[in-house]
Amino acid sequence: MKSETRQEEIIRVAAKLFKEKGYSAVTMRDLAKVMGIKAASLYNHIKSKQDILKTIIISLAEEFTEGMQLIQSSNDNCIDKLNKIIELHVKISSQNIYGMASLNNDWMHLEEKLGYYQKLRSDYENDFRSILNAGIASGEIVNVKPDVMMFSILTTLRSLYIWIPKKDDIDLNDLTNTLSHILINGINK
Amino acid sequence: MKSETRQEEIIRVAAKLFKEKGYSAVTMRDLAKVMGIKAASLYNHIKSKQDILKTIIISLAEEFTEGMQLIQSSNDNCIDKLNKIIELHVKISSQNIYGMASLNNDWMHLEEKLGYYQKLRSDYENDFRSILNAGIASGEIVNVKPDVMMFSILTTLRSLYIWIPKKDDIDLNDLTNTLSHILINGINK
DNA sequence: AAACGAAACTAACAGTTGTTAGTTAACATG
DNA sequence: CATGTTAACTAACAACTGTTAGTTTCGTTT
Repeated sequence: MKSETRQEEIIRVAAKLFKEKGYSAVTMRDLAKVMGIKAASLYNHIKSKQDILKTIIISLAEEFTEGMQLIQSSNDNCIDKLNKIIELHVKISSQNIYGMASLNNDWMHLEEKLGYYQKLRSDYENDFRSILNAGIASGEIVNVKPDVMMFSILTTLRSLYIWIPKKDDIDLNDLTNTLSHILINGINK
Repeated sequence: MKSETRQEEIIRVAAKLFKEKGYSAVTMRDLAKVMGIKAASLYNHIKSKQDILKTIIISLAEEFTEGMQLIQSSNDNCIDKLNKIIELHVKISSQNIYGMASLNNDWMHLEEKLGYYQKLRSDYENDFRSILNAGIASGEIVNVKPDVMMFSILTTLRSLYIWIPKKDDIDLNDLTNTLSHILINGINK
């Protein structure tokens, strides 16, 4: 278990603050105060405020991209792929509660890396869409507006970072299974 | 059709900017520039930046509260109530695309009205939860973790403001029906 | 014509913003 | 012991923040 560098600590604390108030509302002096140092001292470890945000968001986005590539290139059927996507989101979200808030809410402040982020996101959504379309074609899932299906499922998964922390002592396997059931079979008896 | 006051116009434009960049990242000079006037002139029409946010969020939150009260006091069964909730969200969200972004992302900057907003929101969620619990008790819907069910449905509905504008020429009745089908019956064939 | 109100303006404020430069103290390495 | 590195510090910057005060412009009402 190699311990956290000071830089990693700053980024972790920043992500927490970004989640609570949003990127723009967090000042370098806020961040410094929580770290117990002066704002100027932060710059011994990080390049800029921008760069903290970039690090948080891009690393997460790439993690999702890699996970999706693995899933899509497998030989699973549609439902199994969807279950793996749910599992992927539960895993990454539960391990990056704070970072997920920036990914969802502060991506528009990325500046130079904005285009790259947007490409990753649209690639991800295209992969998702093609899984659904394959499922419709094979008769595995119902044929009703894949766009709405994707919006509904993906929105739920993207918001896990809000919901997970509200439940303490949550079992992640349990959550994955429950989500899988609800998202795929609905709530009707 | 009574036309918009200058104050209402400012609030509408502000909501649009808040959606694009978030409340904290929008300056009064940004807002003034879009309005075609100087920042100081805004104060002939509005009290403060804070007050713009408060107006946007509280009026929307109250609209949801009123809608929910009507639904909950009806004699409908659980599924019908859920369908009315879906309809409520589609209606309010489609009519307040920009304001919904503030409601979802900038409520933490409300300051004095924060407590009131949080009360409205938790009342709304409690009503939602009790509808689900009644549905489980009566055997209308499946008995799997109402909290996860609520999270999934409510998250999807709360994010409609992101998704609706991406689709032009969308039929709102159509959307309501499709959402109802997907959220209640799932996607499994 | 005179007075009024609405809505714009200019100028300025006090505080905050991200960031840089230069310095110092503690500690590890030669 | 001397040296170098790390990570903190103080001081300062230029730009930007929300907001106020006081003034001007102009169409409407008396």
